[in-house]
Amino acid sequence: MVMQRRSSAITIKEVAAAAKVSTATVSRAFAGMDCVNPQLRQHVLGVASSLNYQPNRVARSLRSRTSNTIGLLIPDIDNHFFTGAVRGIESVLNAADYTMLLGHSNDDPKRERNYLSTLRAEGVAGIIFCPNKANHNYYLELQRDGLPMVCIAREISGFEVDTVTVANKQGGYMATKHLLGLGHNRIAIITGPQEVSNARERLEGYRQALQEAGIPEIPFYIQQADYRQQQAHLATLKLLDHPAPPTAIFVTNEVMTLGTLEALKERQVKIPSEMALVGFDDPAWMKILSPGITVVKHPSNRLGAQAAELLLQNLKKPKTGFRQFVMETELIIRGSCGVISS
Amino acid sequence: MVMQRRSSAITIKEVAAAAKVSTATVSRAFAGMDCVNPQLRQHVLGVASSLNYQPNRVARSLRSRTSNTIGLLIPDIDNHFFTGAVRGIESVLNAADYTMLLGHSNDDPKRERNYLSTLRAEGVAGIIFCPNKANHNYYLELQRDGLPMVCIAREISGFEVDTVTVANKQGGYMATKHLLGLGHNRIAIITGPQEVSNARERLEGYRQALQEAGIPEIPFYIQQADYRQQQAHLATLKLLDHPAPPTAIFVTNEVMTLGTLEALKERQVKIPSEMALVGFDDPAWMKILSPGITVVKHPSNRLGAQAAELLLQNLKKPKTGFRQFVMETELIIRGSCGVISS
DNA sequence: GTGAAAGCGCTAACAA
DNA sequence: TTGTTAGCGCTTTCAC
Repeated sequence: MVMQRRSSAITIKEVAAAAKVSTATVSRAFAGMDCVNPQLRQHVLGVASSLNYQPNRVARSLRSRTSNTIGLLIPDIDNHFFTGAVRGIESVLNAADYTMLLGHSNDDPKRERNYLSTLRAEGVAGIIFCPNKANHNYYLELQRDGLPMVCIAREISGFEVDTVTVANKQGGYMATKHLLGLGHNRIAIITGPQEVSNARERLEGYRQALQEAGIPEIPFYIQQADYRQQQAHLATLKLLDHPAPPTAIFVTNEVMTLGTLEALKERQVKIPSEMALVGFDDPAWMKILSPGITVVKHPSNRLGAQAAELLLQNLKKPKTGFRQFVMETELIIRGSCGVISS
Repeated sequence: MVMQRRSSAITIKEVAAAAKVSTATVSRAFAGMDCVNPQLRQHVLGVASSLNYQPNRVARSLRSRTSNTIGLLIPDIDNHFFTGAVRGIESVLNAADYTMLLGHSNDDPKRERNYLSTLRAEGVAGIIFCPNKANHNYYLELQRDGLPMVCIAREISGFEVDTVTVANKQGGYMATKHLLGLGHNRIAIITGPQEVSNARERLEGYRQALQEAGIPEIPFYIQQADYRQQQAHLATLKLLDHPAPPTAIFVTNEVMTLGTLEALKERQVKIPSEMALVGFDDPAWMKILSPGITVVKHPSNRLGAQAAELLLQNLKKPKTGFRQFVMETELIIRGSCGVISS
């Protein structure tokens, strides 16, 4: 394979020569070390900028065994929640002069592992990712190696790491409580995969609300799905076909809400008169439907920013213990449950 | 700033020692060079894998002046079109053992330039991006430096580079023609920023369709916007407030369609009876509205894949001239123009 | 406060 | 076919 070779950029050597100092001094000037004479520093920086010099990050990374790149791994780039998190992460990282290396795994453990190993080989300073139970052991290995990491959105038991999640249980609770408050007592839920912590927690919230209201759980109303559109579509159809269909459905993520809406439309079920609906997550399209969809909103941006900040802190000082942040959720009431006709 | 130092991973030296060969042989075995004895290669690879060796990409990149990372810069990560392209790019890149470094610029030239310069300092093998007129000179500089690149979605005049775009004019033409065919003759368009080629082309398609139909252009019906939600919202309101409002609106991207729908909902304008609508780009939510939105669909996935393939080719052989690919668009007819009641 | 020199892990001449 | 050796551009001891 013939590789193209780029015309070489300006190096530290040339800057040193032009400024009549050693490369060490140039390096120090750029690192902002205070052991270098302020005047000299100005001079060096001036020469460097006039030469259009930009330190080679690859060389720096090799020598110093650190880099300004962090790895980011998300399960789904088409999920508003994750792109929101990416934005939050990126804004913090950018401000700190870090770059991110982004991959998405489609929640496929093999792909994820692959990516993780590549990221490590790339010498990233740390990683932010959404853990998958199947790779638990690999995470531990990376952790033992001292790779700084922060997990977002999910947690897996037995893996002690800095984590930023969402108040999922609270969200599930609020959604269900809201429906109960409107008089619904046949409330179904379409859950995510139960090996994922946030899916379990959202379900827990639902259960707690029902229990507090003294409403017995109907197993059939708890439809297990996988956070994807198609299974939610199917689950909705099943619910509709039941002899005693629910009067309300709580769909536990954005993409599945699409599937449920699709099924409802297909069967011409009116919202909210024939079916009330609460979603989870709040992409822009939720409010332009008629009626707008009532949702549990979680601050993906802030979650991402928080995760990035945690990671940056981890890069600076050796870790002691691990921290867990939980972002609050919020119920955005629109017309899909019959309160407001919008 | 105290940087954390990772416990060093296995290096080529240790593999060489364990396999009782030189580092060069290990390197060659990994590079798949056929000058190495097949048996020896097997042996080396075996030892390496038993040691859990993974070549350090940073060192490789520094030494060989090439890398397996490519940079990707998009204007908006919340735009379905770009995330689709990212997926397409990533799948091709992954298969070729490349990683991508993703940034998004918010279409801010300064941020874009910043990113570009970081990517270069990171030693990426090439870049895929969506060019912005304001950075024209910088692109030329990068090109002169020999950095392989491919542009997607837009083109800027005077910048000769491999490009993959969409048949925007055709799309605009089809959309307008479709509306004309249904008897509409007061058709408005909400355009993107005219300094962006695809926005100009979509408008051209609209114009051509009107012209062919012998319908004179009404300047007020051509609302200039910026591809963002808010301006589309405003533009829609303006159109509605006009003494002779249009009977149909062609909104030229996904995000603006959201803005238009929002405005229409706010004013309680019925689709399609009081206003017909055609959008551009086809995220999942377009079809779950009632009625579903008729759109011009463009294959963002394939566009991305094509771009990635072009780039990979550029990495292999020195370039001669430049190539331009144009992906076909397709009209997806739903109920928003009054043909099908869905 | 500054410079000289070693070396990060790898690849690529050049030798053998 | 394989090994030896130099060096990619930078940071970082260790001298001065």
